[in-house]
Amino acid sequence: MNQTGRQKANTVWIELPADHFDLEKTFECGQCFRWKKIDLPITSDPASSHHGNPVIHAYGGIASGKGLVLYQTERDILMETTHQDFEGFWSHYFDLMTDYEAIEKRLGGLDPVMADAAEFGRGIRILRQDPWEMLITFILSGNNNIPRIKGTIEKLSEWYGEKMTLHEGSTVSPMWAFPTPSALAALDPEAFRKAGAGYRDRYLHESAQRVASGTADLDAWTALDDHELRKALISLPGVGEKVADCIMLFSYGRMSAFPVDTWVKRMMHQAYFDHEAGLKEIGDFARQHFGGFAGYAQQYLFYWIRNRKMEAYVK
DNA sequence: GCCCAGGAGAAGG
DNA sequence: CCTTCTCATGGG
Repeated sequence: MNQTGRQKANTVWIELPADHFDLEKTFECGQCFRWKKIDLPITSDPASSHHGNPVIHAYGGIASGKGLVLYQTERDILMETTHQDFEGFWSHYFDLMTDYEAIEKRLGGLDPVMADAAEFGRGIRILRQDPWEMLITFILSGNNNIPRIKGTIEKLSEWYGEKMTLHEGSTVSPMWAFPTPSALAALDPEAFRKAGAGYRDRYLHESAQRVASGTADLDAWTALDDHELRKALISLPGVGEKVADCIMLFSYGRMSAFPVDTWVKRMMHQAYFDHEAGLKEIGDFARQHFGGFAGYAQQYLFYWIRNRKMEAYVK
């Protein structure tokens, strides 16, 4: 790895093939809300001249208190981090051990709709995010829209999270880490409402208190099987079937989870049903049809219906 | 003004 | 088990 003069101590450039890792798709497919696109060109960006390939786009963000900037060229993903953080954290966070080509093949063999969706969404990776952050984020998501969810999360982070400088001299600096459980547990419901949480204020307040007090031990819940984990999550105020599925998929890596929201319901109905199917029927069908790959399938379908320019998909 | 947004919870069948 | 109603808030 090249060591340039302005590099921080102990950091290295990590270079990964981009054929199944697309930053824009991964960060904009609805599983996360806090990674931010950095406007190019970044004048002091060593990645631009480092490998000779122009940077297409760059993202910055914070996960579990660790800041990172990633760059995408036509062929590669680049990131500047320590070897220890890459091996011990980011590799797991970006699900780098999983063979997405095999997943695309497996899902694509099931039916032509999924074959198209998986090809269209090629490059999406399912992140393994902090369960606490996902809990708060998806409690907020109920009967809400994505721009407003982002706005509320951003306010909570700015007001109650730790300020961090990600990247000297870039437009992404500064950013704020997601607030800790104890920071949010100290708030009155009214504080959540000021951030735009609306009637979900008491759900956030009570769930934060349960996590901060240890009544709900999100880390220990990794030992539970899928059924027990879902039950534990649903015991928290503001968490129902759909939100529990999101937390299981986006932080606990439970790939049999299949969150059914209004968008996925619409997509599933167009592609797989000839009658008006309820949430439960759609979910049951999807988990049976996609099996252990249901979570990946859900993200391909969600990305498809949110980003593909066409009125409807006809069987 | 109406309708919708990555729904959950409560009430009443 | 099911269905229906309400919840706060901003944008189209």
